Amino acid sequence: MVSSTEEKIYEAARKVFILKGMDGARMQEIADEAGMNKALLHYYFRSKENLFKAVFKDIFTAFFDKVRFTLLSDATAKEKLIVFIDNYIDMIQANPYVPQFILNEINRDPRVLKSLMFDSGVEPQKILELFVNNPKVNESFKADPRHIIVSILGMVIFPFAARPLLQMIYFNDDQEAYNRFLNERKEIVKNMILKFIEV
Amino acid sequence: MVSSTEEKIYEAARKVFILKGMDGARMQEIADEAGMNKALLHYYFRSKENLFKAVFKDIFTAFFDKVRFTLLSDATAKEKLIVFIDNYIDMIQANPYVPQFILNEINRDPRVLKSLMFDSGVEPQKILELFVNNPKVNESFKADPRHIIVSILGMVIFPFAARPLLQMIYFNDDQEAYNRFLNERKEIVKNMILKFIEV
DNA sequence: GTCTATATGGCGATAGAC
DNA sequence: GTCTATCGCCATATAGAC
Repeated sequence: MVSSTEEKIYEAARKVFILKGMDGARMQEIADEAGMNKALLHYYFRSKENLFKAVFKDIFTAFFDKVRFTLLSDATAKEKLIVFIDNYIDMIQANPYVPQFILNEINRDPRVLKSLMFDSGVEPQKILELFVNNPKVNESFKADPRHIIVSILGMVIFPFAARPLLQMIYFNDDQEAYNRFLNERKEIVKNMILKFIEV
Repeated sequence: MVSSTEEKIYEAARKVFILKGMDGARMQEIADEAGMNKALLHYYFRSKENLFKAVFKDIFTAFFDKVRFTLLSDATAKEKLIVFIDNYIDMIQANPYVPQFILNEINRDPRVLKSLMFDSGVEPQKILELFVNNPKVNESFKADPRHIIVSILGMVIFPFAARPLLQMIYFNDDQEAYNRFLNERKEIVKNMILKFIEV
């Protein structure tokens, strides 16, 4: 696989930032991971903050679009939720550290979030309208549909974000057992949500 | 209110660490918050890491005990869950930044977690037994009861941990509206869980 | 473009006066 | 016990040779 120096830096930064966060990451560690000198990082990205923003923007946008895409399709509300839960868990299993990384950074510096929303042209009001005042959605849900989405996200993301703790106290630190537990969650979450929204 | 220098440091450290995390916090900022000089922090706690551990241990233990206490009572499984959800949301509303702080730190350095469990004398195996192989619990739940607990924790904690993002995209950054949303969650989560566990 | 060497600043930690 | 002054290190960032 051939990749430019800039791409190597970007990939290394992605790896390190996701694991250590903005505050915990070191430019030296990213340079080591990329197999080159520290100075090159500044040559291509000028500052640590720039590099971080480039990485965070892509990671955040990918996760965010996943949510948005599911909600924009013209499937029924129920179908949307099922597809969403399956896809989202698949995606997190492929990138298990990403949710905690995003949670950490949006709390560390919410300004980054605002500029991201602005740059990407996403209009919060539009997203809101996908739920509220949407007859197709409202007829399926008794509760404010935002509660449904937040419940799903919480049930799906939390077992990954709190893994070190949960694995230790509820699974005797057995990695394999915890992986099996994670695999079961698709069905659990789907059952829970469907049982709740069917009146 | 009178409080010793050591207590002032501890309280200031608690405030700053919860907001900035171990990596983001600065000893100078803690000193400012406590209204004294940086050197005093080292006089009383010797190092930043020591100070952090003192704070983290207490915060973690308080949250952890809350879970354990609810589970240890001899109420029925259903009663336990209801009390737990109410109490836990109350506690988080009083300390909204704590869950994200704990999540962040257990991922940053899981070793801290292990030494905490060791010091506190908590036996993970015992906690496990509160759920599995407990007839009183098993008769109430179809699913592995750990899925129930993880689902509750996720549904309760996530809206606080992801507040900056959720408030922006689903509530047009309206703080008051988001507070109302948080207040509604007790009933939502209880309904969801009860509907799921009643066969 | 890529490297070595170095500047610059900030942070944790300590020395020492009071 | 509490302060000021400062050490020593480490991290980001830059200068300059190749």
